Amino acid sequence: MSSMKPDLPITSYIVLGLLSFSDEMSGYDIRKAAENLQYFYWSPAQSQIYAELRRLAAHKLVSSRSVRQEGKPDKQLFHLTSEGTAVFQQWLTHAPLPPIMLKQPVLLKLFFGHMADTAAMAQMLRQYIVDITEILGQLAVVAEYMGEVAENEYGGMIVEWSSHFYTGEREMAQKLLAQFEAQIGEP
Amino acid sequence: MSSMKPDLPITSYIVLGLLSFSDEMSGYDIRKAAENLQYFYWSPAQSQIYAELRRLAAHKLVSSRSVRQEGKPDKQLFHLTSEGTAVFQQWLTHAPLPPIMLKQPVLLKLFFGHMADTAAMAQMLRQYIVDITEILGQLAVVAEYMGEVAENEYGGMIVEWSSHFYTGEREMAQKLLAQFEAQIGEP
DNA sequence: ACTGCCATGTAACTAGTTACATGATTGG
DNA sequence: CCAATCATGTAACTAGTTACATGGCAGT
Repeated sequence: MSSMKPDLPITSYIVLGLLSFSDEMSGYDIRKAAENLQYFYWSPAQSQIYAELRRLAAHKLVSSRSVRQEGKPDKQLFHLTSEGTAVFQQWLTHAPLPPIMLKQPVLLKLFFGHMADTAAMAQMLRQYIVDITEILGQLAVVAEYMGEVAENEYGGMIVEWSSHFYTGEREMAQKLLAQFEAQIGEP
Repeated sequence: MSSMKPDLPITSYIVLGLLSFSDEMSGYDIRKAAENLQYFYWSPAQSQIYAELRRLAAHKLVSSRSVRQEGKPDKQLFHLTSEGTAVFQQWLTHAPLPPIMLKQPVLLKLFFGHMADTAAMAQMLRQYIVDITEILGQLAVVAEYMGEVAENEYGGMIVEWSSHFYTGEREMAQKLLAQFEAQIGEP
């Protein structure tokens, strides 16, 4: 009845969404959970999550209770209100899909490649291959986490899709690197 | 001798880099050129480019001259100073590679898929396939532009790499959609 | 002894956005 | 006549960052 639509940034929905996995979480818990998103969407800074939580509380989309603890600092546990759930589902199923966004620094630098020599570009590609390999390793760990959370129906698919992406990145880098190395070899 | 390192955001380097393709460009020109970056890195807003240009001028990395025009508003043409060129090349070849970043809204929503029904997720995938197909079409146009700029040695590779990425996205979406449709078909 | 985890929060900052304004010209 | 293009710029805003602070506990 009341409640004009708040029109929140995506980060808000991320927090609401993470809260939907269990009915009570601290800001700290949310932050940890958010780290898994970094491979296909990004992970907000800790301070941002607390700010988001304050905003959501102001909009009554989450509520909280304080828990005193011995030894550890007090914690505030948040949970979704029914309005929060409704707003989240509305976004999930009806909000227009924002455009995909990629920030691929290797392609950016390659775009300006006429200002550098091939050796430098080759070196960059080698570094990139190492970085991507590292990420692929981390993704395997995320896959395990996804398995643990029974709630997450699509976890497997998401990790598979992401892995496909990073594998593709590595392949393209390797292919281009081979070309560069051939070029350097015989000048 | 003077000049401590300015430590600029990437957007500054984008502007410097675009300026390296021809020796004089207006803010407007830069903006147009920057649009081609959106497929693999992002394209800053117009106001941001003018702000960037002011900053770079303050650092003496670009200089400008005013040109009066009849009928059209006056323009300011910018060009790289030798210091600007040096700073840019330094960044290009020696700056640490920032991590790749992906904001894939479909995967984000899928992650929270337990809060929606399969039909809604399927609909989202259909929309995504349409969007990606549109982008793939635009990329073909970019390919032509890349061909025109003789300076751009790696243009072909970049478009190929990007196309590979978007094609992969579409394939994954189609694959998952098929799964969903099979599920909906027999409940 | 030290590191890292738990747990929260603030302060200072910057990068970036949207929306608006101007105004003549060209093309359909 | 309308829309788009050229060309610049400002104002108001927001989302987001880094860095710091606190402090006890557990494990190596």
